[in-house]
Order: sequence, then structure tokens, then C-alpha cells
Amino acid sequence: MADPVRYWLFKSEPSAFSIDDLAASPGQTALWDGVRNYQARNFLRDDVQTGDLVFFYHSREEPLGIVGTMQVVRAGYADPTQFNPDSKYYDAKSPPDAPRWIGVDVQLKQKFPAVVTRDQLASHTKTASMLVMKRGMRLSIQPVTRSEWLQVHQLAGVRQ
DNA sequence: GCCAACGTTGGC
DNA sequence: GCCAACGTTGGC
Repeated sequence: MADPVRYWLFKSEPSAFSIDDLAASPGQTALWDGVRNYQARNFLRDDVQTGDLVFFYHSREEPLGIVGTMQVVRAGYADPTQFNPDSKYYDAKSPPDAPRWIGVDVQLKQKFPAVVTRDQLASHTKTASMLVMKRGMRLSIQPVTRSEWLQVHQLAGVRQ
């Protein structure tokens, strides 16, 4: 029997890659690349599985918050940008036979009708304690609980 | 644009 | 293996 679905939150600065960029991608599917933090990498390598569900979070630019959902359609594999000298994610020290950085393929599931903002998240008990709300939390790949998953959909006013 | 918080690097 | 210096993240 397959493992139960897991829930995640992936962060991106919309100027680098936004939910509209994902929506405009072929098959509304794209490689989530450029993760260059070991803790986040370990999640992508060890825990994120095909079928897992993911919040898309816009950081750095207003309005900050959760803008929609995605589904993992291909589990972790070597992020090709680490071997591309022209990429800003190039890593000369990553051994080709033992790639250091991992990406996953994600497909757009749902763009929320409006951003679920940090203010909204902060004003509800279940979501106020989400990892993304913690001060100084920089992790770009974060686990989310089922109850957080459901509550955010409620705040967005949509079915999951 | 500021700057606190954080992760990584590298000299020792 | 410590830790100061540095670069980056990301809310505000």
C-alpha cells in the first residue's frame, strides 16, 4: 500500500517564479529547482513523494502568503541547474556522480481566488502556529499538517 | 530599503 | 572543531 499523502509548503519569490509562471508552464508542470539549503534538500531527497500536496507561498513581495496548491508529480532527482555554469544556481563543487542538489516536479492544482495572507494565517489558531509564521524561519521547503492544510482551504474559501 | 536572523565558509 | 566573518533570506 502506498504511503499516505504528505503536505508541504514551498516558498518562492514571485519575481523569480510565481504561481502564474507555473500556470503558464507546459502542462502547468515545472521543476522546482534552485533549492540550496541542506535541510530543505533533505526533505526533497528523503520525504517528498509523488502525490504529495504542496502550498505555493509567495515571499518577499506583497501580498505575502499562500497563493495556491500544487501536487508533486515526480519525486526527487538531480537538479540540473547545479551543473549549468550559466545558471545562477550553478554549483562547481557538486560532483556529477553524486549530485548535491535535488529538485522535484510539481503541477498546479489550484490557484486560490485571493492570497491567504500572513494576517489571515496569524488570526486563526490552527494556522498561526504554522512553521512559515515563525520568526526567522528561512526554510524554503516546510512540512505542513493535515489540519493546517484544511484550515488554509477554509480561509481561502475553497474546497481542497 | 533596512536589518535581524540565519546558514555557510574558512582560518586557525 | 571552533567561531568570526560573510552572504542571503525575507518580514517589515
